[in-house]
Amino acid sequence: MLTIKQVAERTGLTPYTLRYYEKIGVLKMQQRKDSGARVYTESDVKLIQCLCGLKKLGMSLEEITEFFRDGCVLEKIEQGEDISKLTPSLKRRTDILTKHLQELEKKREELDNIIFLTKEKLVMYDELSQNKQSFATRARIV
Amino acid sequence: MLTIKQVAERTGLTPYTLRYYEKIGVLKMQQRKDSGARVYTESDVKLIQCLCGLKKLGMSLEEITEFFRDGCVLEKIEQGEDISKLTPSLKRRTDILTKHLQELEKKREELDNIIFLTKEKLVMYDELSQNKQSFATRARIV
DNA sequence: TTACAATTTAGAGTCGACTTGAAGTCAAGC
DNA sequence: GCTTGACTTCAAGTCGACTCTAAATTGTAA
Repeated sequence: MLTIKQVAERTGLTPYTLRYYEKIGVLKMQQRKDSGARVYTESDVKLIQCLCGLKKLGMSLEEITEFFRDGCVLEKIEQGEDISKLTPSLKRRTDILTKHLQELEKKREELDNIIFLTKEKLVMYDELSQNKQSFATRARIV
Repeated sequence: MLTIKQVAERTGLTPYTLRYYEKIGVLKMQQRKDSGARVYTESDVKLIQCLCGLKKLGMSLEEITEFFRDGCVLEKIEQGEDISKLTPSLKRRTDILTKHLQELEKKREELDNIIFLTKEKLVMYDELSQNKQSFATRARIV
């Protein structure tokens, strides 16, 4: 049983961020102390660490919310739940990851093109400053 | 001599955006009609089109402001200014582009890594849903 | 002449993902 | 009993890049 500060330290997030994630529905903590203070389990920490992993994959909090809609799958397996029962959850997650992967690969293509265009522009300015001022070059420079 | 609306049409920006760019100092238009309305030249349009090109390269408005600090180089060449006098301007621009290119290539490396990690995660969920639940796999799944 | 379109300005609103501030509650130590 | 520190909530502020609103002014056509 951990406090918000301990979870923040373990995950590299701040308590502010953890509360914010709960507010927008990415995390849904149910347990509270009598005082109202949040109580976290080791499962929660694992889930939050996975969340951080997904963030590093460039997923938005909206995508991540959808990804974790049905909570911590590993916890359910450990509690003896049959994997066949979890198949829909797992399928949804692979679907989200697949879709995200496609977006990433599209982004890479765009980035490759941008890099090509930047190099092209660089060549133009280089040529101009070396006085090789062909019309073709000058026409595209401002 | 063009109006803001005409320039917006030619460049694909909106009049709002053009005024905004002027407000934050990316563009510095000096000419005005007696009524106070902005007046744009063909040179201005070329510069704004180049600005849009730099945006497509992923440059921030801050970087672009610095890039265009000394206005329209082509215009100066057309007005007969010696290229040797423009060398500092051109060098500054190639420097900015080179720095930007380095950032882009770093971004591509990061993206490649993210794609690799996403594929890895995808494999883990796939294996789990196919019931090949090795400990190594389960340990990294939530 | 009056209506309408296009422009101007300052300032506010939008997005996502936090980040912080203010004010209040609660448990532990002196 | 009182202070300190950690927690709570709600609301507001931040960032970059727009996007829009409102109110005023100018230019043009019927």
